[in-house]
Amino acid sequence: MSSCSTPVLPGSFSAERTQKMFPVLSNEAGWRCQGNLWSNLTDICNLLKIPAPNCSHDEEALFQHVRFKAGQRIHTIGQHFDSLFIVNSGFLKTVLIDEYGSEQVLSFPMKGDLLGIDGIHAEHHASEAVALSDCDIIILPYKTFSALGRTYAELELAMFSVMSRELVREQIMIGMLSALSAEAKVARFLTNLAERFGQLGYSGKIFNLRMTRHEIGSYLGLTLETVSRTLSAFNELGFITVDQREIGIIDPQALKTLRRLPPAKSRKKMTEQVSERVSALVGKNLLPQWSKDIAPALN
Amino acid sequence: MSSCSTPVLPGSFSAERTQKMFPVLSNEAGWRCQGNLWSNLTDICNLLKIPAPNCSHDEEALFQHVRFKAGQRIHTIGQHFDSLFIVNSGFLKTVLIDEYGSEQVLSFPMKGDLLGIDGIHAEHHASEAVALSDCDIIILPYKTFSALGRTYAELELAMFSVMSRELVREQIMIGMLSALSAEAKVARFLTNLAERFGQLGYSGKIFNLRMTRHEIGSYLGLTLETVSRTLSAFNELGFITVDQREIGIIDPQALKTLRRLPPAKSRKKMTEQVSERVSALVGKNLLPQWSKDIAPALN
DNA sequence: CGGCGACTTGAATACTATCAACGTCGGTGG
DNA sequence: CCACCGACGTTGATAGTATTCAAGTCGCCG
Repeated sequence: MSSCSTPVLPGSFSAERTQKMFPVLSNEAGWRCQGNLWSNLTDICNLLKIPAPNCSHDEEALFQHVRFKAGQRIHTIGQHFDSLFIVNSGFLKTVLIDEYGSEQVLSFPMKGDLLGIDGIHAEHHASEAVALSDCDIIILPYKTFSALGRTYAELELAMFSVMSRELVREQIMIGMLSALSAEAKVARFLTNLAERFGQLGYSGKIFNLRMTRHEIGSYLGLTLETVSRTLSAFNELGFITVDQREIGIIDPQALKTLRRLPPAKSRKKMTEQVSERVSALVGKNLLPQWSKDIAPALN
Repeated sequence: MSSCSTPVLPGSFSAERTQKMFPVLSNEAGWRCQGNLWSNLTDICNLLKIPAPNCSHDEEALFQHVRFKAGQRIHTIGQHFDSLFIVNSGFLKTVLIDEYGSEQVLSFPMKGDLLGIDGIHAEHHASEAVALSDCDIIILPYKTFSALGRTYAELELAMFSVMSRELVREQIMIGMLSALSAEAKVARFLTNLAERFGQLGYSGKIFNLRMTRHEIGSYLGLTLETVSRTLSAFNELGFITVDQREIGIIDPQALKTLRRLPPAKSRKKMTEQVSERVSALVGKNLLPQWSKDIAPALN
């Protein structure tokens, strides 16, 4: 059958969970709270990397943590919007479901990322957030949070700033989707991921992909086969190592400088002083013939 | 379910107010000051279609109008961020410039749209807004506006709501870019445009494109030739009429239901009971062979 | 072990980009 | 006035990239 159908969740209780989430009032009741972790406003501002308002009454605003197992949904499409979510640990994906039921991956949030902004407008979530690993999520009731925004001016500004940053991120995503070749998309994806891992204190050189090739492809507007082929090509070129989901970044510069087709006639003047790495790649139809002219990183 | 339209405030005077916004000169809500037109907070909320806080001190917050001629830039990339902008009349495009200087069109704002949100985060604009026609733009100094948000809670919430809506719009754009065929992209583009024109009181059946084929292509992730070919194909199919930039929508339903490739094996079972319109299109390689199976609008 | 999902790789096809030629429209200057 | 030009648009031929279809491998779990 078509592999585009929605993935089957491994969680045995996910079905009942989904049902429970649609009723408006069920949120907190539906989530199991293993471990009674709470965060105050300062913790949250640190997580989001925004300046914390110095208020002496941290105790007045406490926000609950909830744990999710891999495969569980933090929120689903159409669910009534009550709260924003901050990722304290773990890895997730957010997806849109089109009219035929196939997934469109929008982002891969991790620690410090804010989820659920899309629900503010219509008071219903427009996308769905799924845990790719076990996750610890902080619940930010929207009413509470916007009230705090009115109390602390910096917080309101910071919230605008975070939303603005998300907007810019998506704009860049749009530019990338419509202007880059498959190789460039995958290269940028790896570069971004490495950078984010690095910022979180993990290794930016060796890391595990938490998502399938299919999810990467959906995110980048490619098929899983194209993603797989491109990773293999980068591997043979010596840019990266690939062992299932473990990626090793060997030549970050090559990944960063790999770009898309120039508009015009660079292909006439292909010189013979071509690095073997490029030749090999071109031979496999994995890069266009004139790549040699625009891949300075390959020398 | 969720109503897509934002709630319109039932102000008793809203009808005449809306009318007065079309003429350049205005009487009650337009304030002449330094030879320019000014608007108060209520005007702005009406333009943005958000509930206006009822404050008796409208005079305290006045926002200046500025006129731009076609081709002028409202803001440029890298420019320091001071203000948001609201389109009072006219048509614009917002673009990103990539590292090689080529444009990526992000949106085509028109009356009632908010510009400049992308500048909040880094305090510099990430994109550039260009007038496609003569425009009347309202300047919203960010400091003033966010201060007002703290005074009027509804305004703060409305601002979050508008930003959330923009985010959702861009998410849907991402889904469209990476999942739809060229024909479906163009069809949706026309449908959306028709809908927006209709909401503004213009005809949704006949309208003028304010942008070039190149700009449409950039917006949709296509080349100008593909856009042109697709418009010609829709024309021959009887979906639309095309006369340079004047588009007439003849079969809105056909445009709405035209979609992308189904994942699986629909092409084996192509029946012979095919409408001639589809056959003609397939013959020109303008629609995939199996279109007949998924284009119910063609009967 | 068997089965399933994820992944890889190959071959053929289909879609869109590219290149090129031509047509149209509006403005400008000889 | 007309010739010319440049920007925009259309259409055709060709090429190239990414998808689709099709095996086959690997690792994991019941």
